[in-house]
Amino acid sequence: MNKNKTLSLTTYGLKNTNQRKALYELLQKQNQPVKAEDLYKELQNKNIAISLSTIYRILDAFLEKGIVSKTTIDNDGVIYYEVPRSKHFHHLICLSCHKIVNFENCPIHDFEDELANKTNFAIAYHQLDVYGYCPECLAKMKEKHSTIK
Amino acid sequence: MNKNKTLSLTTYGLKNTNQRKALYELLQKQNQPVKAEDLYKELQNKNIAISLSTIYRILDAFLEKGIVSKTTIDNDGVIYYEVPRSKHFHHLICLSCHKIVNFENCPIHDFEDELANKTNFAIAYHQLDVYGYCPECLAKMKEKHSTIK
DNA sequence: GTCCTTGCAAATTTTTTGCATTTGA
DNA sequence: TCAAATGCAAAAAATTTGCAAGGAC
Repeated sequence: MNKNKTLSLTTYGLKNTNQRKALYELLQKQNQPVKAEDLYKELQNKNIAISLSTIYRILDAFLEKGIVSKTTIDNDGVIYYEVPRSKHFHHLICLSCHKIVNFENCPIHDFEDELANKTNFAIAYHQLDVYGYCPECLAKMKEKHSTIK
Repeated sequence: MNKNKTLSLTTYGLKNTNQRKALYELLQKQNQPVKAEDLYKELQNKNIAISLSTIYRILDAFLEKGIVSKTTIDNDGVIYYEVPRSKHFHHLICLSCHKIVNFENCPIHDFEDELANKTNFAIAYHQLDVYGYCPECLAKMKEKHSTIK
């Protein structure tokens, strides 16, 4: 019925190996960014043979094609991957308790067009994270302060 | 003339150790994000005794106080630190050749206010990175494509 | 004096690489 | 066929942690 069922990575100039197909499929299913290790475990659970280094290498290939994007969360040095979608989240992160709040309304789409015109880049996606102190931590700070006084 | 010359980390509730003072001073001088290792080397060159693990611990303390912010560049898993300033750069990164172009005009300041009102976070700073293909890589891709045809 | 901070070394975590083998086009 | 992709094991890179000693307040 639908030829897309047999998914073709060759469109991107990538060989259609079992490992790549499995990884591509798995990435499509995620509804949040995942790390290489997560993908490895999930594929192991499904008894799909793949090594972790292959996952890293495939992810690099996908990144170069824009099939996936990479992100960090709270900049902790761990890299997360996801399929870029028009509907996406950004993070608001507390500097004190490291709570992460997602927000969806993204203010920079128009800006991207402007940037594309200015730089002649073909823009694929972006990452935006905002840092600050959450209401709870702010309250704690105030409390502490007034006790000292 | 200026009391600020003797800088006081105690304002932030941090003990005023030599290592902290030296690191704080050094961070102030940077005009771009630096990694822990960079800071370590620079302090060694100045014959200031400090260990790398102490640098990481101090940076963590500074992060929690909002004295520094952390960033990744092209999400390569290395963490960079800088003193947040109102004038700051964001990155436009090529997915193919990993060229990094800075841009200064930041479109989200108004948005931050809105976000603060909505979430009651006290917002300190943000990170924005845009990914795409640079004009040169785009040209190469086109060339390749037409050769195949 | 007490609690916080530091140094050192070892451990952990994440990612990359070399090389022999396998596989898709 | 043959360049490209994979697996394995080892290495590299970045960051964290335990613990004993030192230092600020």
